[in-house]
Amino acid sequence: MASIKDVAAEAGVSVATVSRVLNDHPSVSADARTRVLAAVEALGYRPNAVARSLRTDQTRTLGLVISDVLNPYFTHLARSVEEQARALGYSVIIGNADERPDLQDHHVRTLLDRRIDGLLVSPTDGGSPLMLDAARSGTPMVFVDRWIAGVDVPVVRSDGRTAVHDLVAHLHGLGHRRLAIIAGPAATTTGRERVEAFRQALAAYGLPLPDSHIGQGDFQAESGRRVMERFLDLAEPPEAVFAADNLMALGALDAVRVRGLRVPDDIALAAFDDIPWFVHTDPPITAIAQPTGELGRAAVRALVDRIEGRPPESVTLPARLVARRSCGEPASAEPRVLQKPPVLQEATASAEPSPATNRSQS
Amino acid sequence: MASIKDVAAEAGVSVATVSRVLNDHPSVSADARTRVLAAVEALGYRPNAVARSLRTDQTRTLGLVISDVLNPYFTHLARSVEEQARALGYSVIIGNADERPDLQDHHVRTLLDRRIDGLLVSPTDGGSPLMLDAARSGTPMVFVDRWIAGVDVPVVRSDGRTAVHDLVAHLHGLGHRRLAIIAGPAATTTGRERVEAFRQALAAYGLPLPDSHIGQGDFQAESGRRVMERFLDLAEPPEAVFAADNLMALGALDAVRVRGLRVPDDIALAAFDDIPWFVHTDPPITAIAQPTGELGRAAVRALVDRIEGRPPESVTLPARLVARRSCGEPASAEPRVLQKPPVLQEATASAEPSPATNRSQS
DNA sequence: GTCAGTCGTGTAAACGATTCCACGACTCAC
DNA sequence: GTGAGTCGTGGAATCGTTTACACGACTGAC
Repeated sequence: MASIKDVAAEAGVSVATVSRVLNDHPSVSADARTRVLAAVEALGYRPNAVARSLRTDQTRTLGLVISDVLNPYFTHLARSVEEQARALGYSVIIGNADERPDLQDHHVRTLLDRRIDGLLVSPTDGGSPLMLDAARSGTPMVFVDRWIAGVDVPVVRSDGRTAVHDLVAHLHGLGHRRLAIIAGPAATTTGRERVEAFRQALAAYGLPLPDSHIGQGDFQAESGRRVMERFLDLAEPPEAVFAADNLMALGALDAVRVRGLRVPDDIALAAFDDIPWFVHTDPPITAIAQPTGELGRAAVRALVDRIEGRPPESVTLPARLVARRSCGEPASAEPRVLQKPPVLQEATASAEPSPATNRSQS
Repeated sequence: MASIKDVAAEAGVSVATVSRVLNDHPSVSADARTRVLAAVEALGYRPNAVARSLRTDQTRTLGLVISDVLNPYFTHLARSVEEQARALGYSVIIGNADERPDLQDHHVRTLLDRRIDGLLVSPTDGGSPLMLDAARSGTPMVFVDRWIAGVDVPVVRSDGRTAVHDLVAHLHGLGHRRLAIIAGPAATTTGRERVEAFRQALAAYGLPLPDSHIGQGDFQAESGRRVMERFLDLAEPPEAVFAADNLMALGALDAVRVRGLRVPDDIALAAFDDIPWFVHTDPPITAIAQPTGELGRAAVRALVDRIEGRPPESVTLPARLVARRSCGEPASAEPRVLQKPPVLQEATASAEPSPATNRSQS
């Protein structure tokens, strides 16, 4: 593969001049510039990013470590991150932790070894020594969706409290009193927060949340199935179940179906994180929708601000309830979305709140 | 960040010795080794992968350019690719082409600039000059799922012909005679092949496939919706529609629903590519399932073989029909999968054909 | 005609690793 | 005791860039 030396020889100039042309440095004559460009063309030369990175100490690359690629929420997030990064001239390397702290560490280590310019993380746990070290030692870093307390890292996330309250109001309005939750891992902020928000909302209606109605899941489908089975085995099973993410909701739906029961007739179901498929499940599933695309874009903006020396901004955006039929309402049609079902709007992010609003600084 | 020089100074040896310890080269004394290891520990030293790559001319990184990350099929593929690559000591950088040739080229170029060791591609089109150049100039490359004719690059894919034949038999058995297809882009092999297989299978039953019953889609949901609308507007709409991928099936389902019609009562629907959500849609969707995980793993094995100087092997694995209720059968339960619904099995790939079988060399 | 300033260019030193080669200190066979 | 071989080590070149610095050729003011 042709190097800058070959180009220099072909153009009859020094490598310094070639480099200057490539980085369009002003002080190079028009003549030299055209000769270099011709040589570049002739040889099909492409600069070696590895060498360039070594010299300049920057890779123009962002690392993104997410908890689970198979979760459509994170896939969507990853896509918007890549899009925004590309717009700002950065590449993204994705590491999939699969909700496993050891895998998460593996990816963080690999990304750090590659000297990425900054790291976007949605932590799977409370923070390994490695991650804490990275944060404290000044690696540009931003948490997205989930975060770790006690480190000085901006957080871009959505606040589901209001939406969870709306959900409980919705369930209460439909006559459900015995409510249960399939929780995420307590080591994650989203795992804890969603339970907490649910508990507070229930309290506002004078409803209890006994321990038997808090099932411990791990954000994966299999755990949703397991917890739902336990709920159904109870002497007095819950009337409505709230799954803290979409995969556990899917598992829960499996469990209900295997028993030959029906949603919402036998048991109501709702989920955190709305995804296009929820419109088409049997029945369509009531969910809390995050402004996923905007979350990804805001996270990249914050990280790039940090990398380029501007003060990064923490961002919190609101989530909203999308009521469908899985909790029992004789729904007329798809709510809120009048023109087209969400599936197609998700792709263009037009259904999301406007970027300019709902910011809060921290 | 500490460099190898700092470690050498700390340990009181030369950088050469440090390097030897790091790459566990045999000729280094036990004493020197422990001193170096202690210094590495003390300084929290991690080798700079950028510098290492420049020197050794290898990055131990694979590029994966896929057509659309939002498509669960490709997400699953990407995950299995990363898993297998990690097992073989490689990292993976994913580029999402979003079915856009220009974006695909962008990613190929970026990956090449980074001097990845090899490229896994599921081409969005018939092959841009850039991609053809890369293939011909000897970049280790393997096509997965889709391929480009006329270049000497191994292909790892699945053959859906038998499954498509089974599908047509299934539809015919249910009494459907007017069949239609929502095709993928003719520029892709999968786009063409699926139409071709469908046409041949119809011919075997003496059924016609008029042009009005071939809708041109682009593998995205919106196109599925559009084509389905056209089908429904026909004087004599088809009785059954086969979507060439899962996203177009989703769009088609939208279109049917918006008209207030029902699947399968008013129109039957089947899709290429099975995904966990199809079990829970209303109705559950009949689909052709590829051995996605094994495809990803085989592709990585082939690419790494090529990179490390062994002769790479093209692989073709069979796809299979998974009949559900969307074509009209009064299905008793989930077919073939008796213990658990596919959603949980997908994650562990246990439902896939064994890796050892069904190979074909090319 | 001299001198200061500009402009375009080239030389060479980094960046952080790997690896070839040379060399000194041994061991061991004769 | 000498010579050959082994072993551990360090010096230095190298990978492909960027960039500080020096320098020669101009220009233009005095």
